[in-house]
Amino acid sequence: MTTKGFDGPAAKAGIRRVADAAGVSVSTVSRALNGYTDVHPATRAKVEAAAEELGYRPSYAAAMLRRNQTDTVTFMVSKPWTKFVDPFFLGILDGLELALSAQGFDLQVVMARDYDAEHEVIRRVVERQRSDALIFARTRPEDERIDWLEERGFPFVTVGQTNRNSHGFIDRDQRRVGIEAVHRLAALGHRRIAFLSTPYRYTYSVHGRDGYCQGLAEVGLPHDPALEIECFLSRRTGEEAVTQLFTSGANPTALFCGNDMIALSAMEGLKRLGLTPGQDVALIGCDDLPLGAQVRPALTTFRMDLDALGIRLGRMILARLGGDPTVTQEFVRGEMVLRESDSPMRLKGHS
Amino acid sequence: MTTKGFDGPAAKAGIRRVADAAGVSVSTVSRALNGYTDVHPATRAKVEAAAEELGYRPSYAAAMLRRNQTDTVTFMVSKPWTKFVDPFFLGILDGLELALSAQGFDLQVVMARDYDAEHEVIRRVVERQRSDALIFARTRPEDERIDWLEERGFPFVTVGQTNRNSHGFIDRDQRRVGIEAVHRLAALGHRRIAFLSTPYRYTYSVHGRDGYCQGLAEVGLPHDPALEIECFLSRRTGEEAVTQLFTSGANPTALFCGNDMIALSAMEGLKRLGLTPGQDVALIGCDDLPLGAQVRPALTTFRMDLDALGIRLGRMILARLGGDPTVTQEFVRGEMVLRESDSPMRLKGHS
DNA sequence: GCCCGAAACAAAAACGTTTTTGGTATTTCC
DNA sequence: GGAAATACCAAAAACGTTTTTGTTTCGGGC
Repeated sequence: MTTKGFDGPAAKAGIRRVADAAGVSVSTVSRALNGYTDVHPATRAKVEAAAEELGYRPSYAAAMLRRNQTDTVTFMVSKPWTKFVDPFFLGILDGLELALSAQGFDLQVVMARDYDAEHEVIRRVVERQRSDALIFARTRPEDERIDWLEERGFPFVTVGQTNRNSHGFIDRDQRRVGIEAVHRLAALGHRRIAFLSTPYRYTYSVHGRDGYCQGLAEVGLPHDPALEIECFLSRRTGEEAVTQLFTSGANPTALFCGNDMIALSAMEGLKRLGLTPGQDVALIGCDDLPLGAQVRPALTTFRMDLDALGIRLGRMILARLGGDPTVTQEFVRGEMVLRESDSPMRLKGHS
Repeated sequence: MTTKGFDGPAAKAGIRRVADAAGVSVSTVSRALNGYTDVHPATRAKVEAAAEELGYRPSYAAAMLRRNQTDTVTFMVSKPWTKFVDPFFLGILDGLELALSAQGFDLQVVMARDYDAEHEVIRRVVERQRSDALIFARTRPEDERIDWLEERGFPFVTVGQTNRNSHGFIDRDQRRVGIEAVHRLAALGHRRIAFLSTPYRYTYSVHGRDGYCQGLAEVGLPHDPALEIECFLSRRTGEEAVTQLFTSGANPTALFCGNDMIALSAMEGLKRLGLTPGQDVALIGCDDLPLGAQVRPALTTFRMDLDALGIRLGRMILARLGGDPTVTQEFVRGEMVLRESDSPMRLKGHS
């Protein structure tokens, strides 16, 4: 073994060899292959033939060094629960990869344990210039990562908003989700609608809460703080919330949960309290985990087209990299999928 | 904007600037920072101070070009079902990223629609030298991708085996899973145990089948081909299989399913036929989807520590890249998690 | 005092592209 | 017919490291 890295079988052909084979200069090969105009069609054909013949593939590293561009976009996946990746990211990844690879870009995935680690990883990626752009989610109202990136003008797009919103993003319209959920439950006769929120440190959570409050106001219900619980992302978070709600005497008849994980866990909690979810207490979740469709009662929830979200995300970042200076800010609407858990209010006094 | 790529704020410092600041030569900076021995401790300290001061980060591209190494490992995630990534890969990704980043390696993720596309993508990655090594799953007994990679000596590790097994891999012991599943069901009194397999084009499927057959033999049951169905990976695949089993008169009393997706879908099918899963028909799945724990009856299945698998995978590929020529072949054992769906044989004649 | 080896560093050659600059035919325009 | 523009291409400079090769200094053995 002569070098440390990987050497192909027959010392792969460089641009030099192609140039020799085609009988032109190195620069001409480069321009021919990169689609420049000032190269004679006949010459271009000759070059292409030679390149094909030799199985020439331009060295990624060399091009990267010279052009100062990596043709790579980095996607950061957050790990809210240890040892568990949110399916949310999966769906996005899929569409994203599709959009990027169509334009010859590669997708790099990085992960981090927590918020601080994320910041650290981002710093590494940017400073070592391993990537042209960055995409990340789980934004916060005051997000240091964004400050840091904007400060040095590094291209990025987020999934989710911040307070300033000075950057390009694509976000779910969580406010609308909150509004619709409340309207739905109110229409079914519920008057004590609890909100089991995802952590408020994330922007979308507070949007959800805004929607919840606005919905209550619109249907003429008071906002009872005792009905609002911030759930942190553990497996049993919904269970704990439900227990608290019913032992404190808040006694809701319906729950709007910030995500399906919370909702499913809340179902367990209800059962443990001797209540039948979808019977004694109505539930609406959010995110449409596959799990929710299987469970009894099947969970009414909001679905987002994550694949499309990923694709739009890819397009956005590519536009940004293409030099388009406009900061686009898009929203993806969650569509309510009605199943069984959102039941009408039962006509009797509370137990 | 002067260049096309990303330029830091104050034209980030190169090794040149560091050298000037430290009052030494460029090569000394390189050797000092890369931990070579022939540099005076005092000099090293000076260099490190200067580098720190200037916030120097070596250019990834330049190092890559010179060393002919990318410090990147590529993981290929397969998409067996369109628009749906197997959670199996998620778990692996997590551990893999951990192991790689600990050694300063980056993880690149690529995807492909189908087998042919995978081959194409692999070719691209290798030929453009964007990665030092490759990891992929869903191996087949005769796997062209492996032939291709071995032919050019490119480092790779697979999740799953082939017929030749000339390469390093890490695989689930699916044969044992099959054996244990059959033993369990037989011990519960079942004598007509069906096997709803994942597609046989994948090696692990045929191992599962081997285990199934061996298990049957060990408990003294005949192998009835009518009880064996190859399920392809669609959403309703288990449903169709179950329907076929019961309309053809094969009438099993227990189902061993190649994965949980099939098992869950089979549950639906049973219900549709008026049978109660876990009551009239016992079920055992494989993979421990989170869904399986929630559904009623809760699915008995096999769990693998995917996180650990990912970590071991990372270690393996790093050893390979470190020059260790031994091809390691490891197995990860699936541990049966007993829940509700594996019920005893009911003591009555078949309906 | 002289030679030799080791230690510490510097100079320069790579790595394989892209891009800039320049040069020579050929055409176009008056 | 001459100047200017155009079309095509080659030479060479850059990109920022790592690695190879050289050079200097110093100490020790004789």
